[in-house]
Amino acid sequence: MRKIPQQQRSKELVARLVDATAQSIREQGMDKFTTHHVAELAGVSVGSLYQYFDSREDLIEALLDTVTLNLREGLNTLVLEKTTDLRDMVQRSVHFGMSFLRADDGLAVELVRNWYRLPTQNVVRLLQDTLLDFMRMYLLKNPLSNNPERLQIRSFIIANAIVFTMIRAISEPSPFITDEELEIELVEMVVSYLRA
Amino acid sequence: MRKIPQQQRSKELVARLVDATAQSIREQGMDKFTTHHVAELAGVSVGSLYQYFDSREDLIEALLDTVTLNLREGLNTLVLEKTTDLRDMVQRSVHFGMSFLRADDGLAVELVRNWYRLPTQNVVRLLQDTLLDFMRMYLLKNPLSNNPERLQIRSFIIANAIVFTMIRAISEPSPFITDEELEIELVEMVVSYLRA
DNA sequence: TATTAAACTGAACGATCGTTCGAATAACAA
DNA sequence: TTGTTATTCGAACGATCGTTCAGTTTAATA
Repeated sequence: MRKIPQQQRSKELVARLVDATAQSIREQGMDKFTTHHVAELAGVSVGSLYQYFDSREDLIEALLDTVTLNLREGLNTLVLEKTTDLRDMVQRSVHFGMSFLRADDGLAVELVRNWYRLPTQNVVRLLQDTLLDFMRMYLLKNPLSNNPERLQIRSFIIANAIVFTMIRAISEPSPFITDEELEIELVEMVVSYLRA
Repeated sequence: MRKIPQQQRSKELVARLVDATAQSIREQGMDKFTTHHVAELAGVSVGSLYQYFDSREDLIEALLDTVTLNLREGLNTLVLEKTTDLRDMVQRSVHFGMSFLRADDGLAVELVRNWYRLPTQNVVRLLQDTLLDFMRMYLLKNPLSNNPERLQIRSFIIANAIVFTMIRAISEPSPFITDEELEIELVEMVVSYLRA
């Protein structure tokens, strides 16, 4: 961010610009996301945009920060719902993931689709760390036959398998799976994997 | 393809252009892939390119056709190696997938990363159909407790979980998993899922 | 060899888009 | 009110890139 907004109106403008960024990406996709379009959506000129954001990428980063915040909050409330049943825990997690992807008219879907060309490291790390904590916490109470060294690998696999399979299913033009079915199957896969 | 190459040199040119397309995408990624660059790599002018390809997208489609062909051949030889052991079958499939992604200096990786903005339907369908056949064939000999109706859903989940987890692992800047470890864990996940 | 068709060339066009900057306007302070 | 600072504006710049086309070169044909 190039200049720090001081007056009330400019602070609101910054918020509006981030909102417009979300709206643009949501409705037109990352490829058609332009600074001109964002400025138009926010009802200001491009010049104003560049007063508070260094670049197009800077806008996206700001959006990702808010998304990360959302995700963190969601995960926190998820962690609070403690349970000792593995399947129950997995079920909640999977359902949370699906809800998160479905929220905001699929904004997150478009962001995940473009993971490899966005600064998504923070989001990914947050997700994996939470999952790792989840698994560690559970294993403390219910020692399975799992090799603790493999926890990191397994959380990586599970997180990516879940998220990207959901993304693919959601992106299907003529869906042959309902969200519920998908969730059930994903839970089945994860639970049987962890019990193996 | 706008004009059909008749002389030998123009046929070679078309082949060279597809090769150059692969090279460009491999080395610079989809985002920096330009017609000018492809023409330069092929050692011709942009004008010549447009004699045989209608558009930039047409080039990519041609490349995807060759990739699909490669994949089909690989899958065919894979299917030939018959086995009655589920784990063995899955292990071969997973290993084949990893090899395919690692081949050609990661060309397939870059293509899969961009699945949602490429005409990848053929490739995806081929992959899923093969996997579905695989599973049906196996279930004929070894009736599991699986619900046959769920075969399609499960093959979708397994295919996507495997491919995208591999892509994510390969794309990791500082890999914390070896290819072998990843394959082992993926096999574990799939096998336990199918036996559940 | 002369004629015709195929292949190739590359400068140029037009559209898009990120970014800049000097001028205009609004808020604030003295 | 007057000077100062913050904010906004939007035309314009420059770079990129897909695509075209009139002209040239090369190969096939008669």
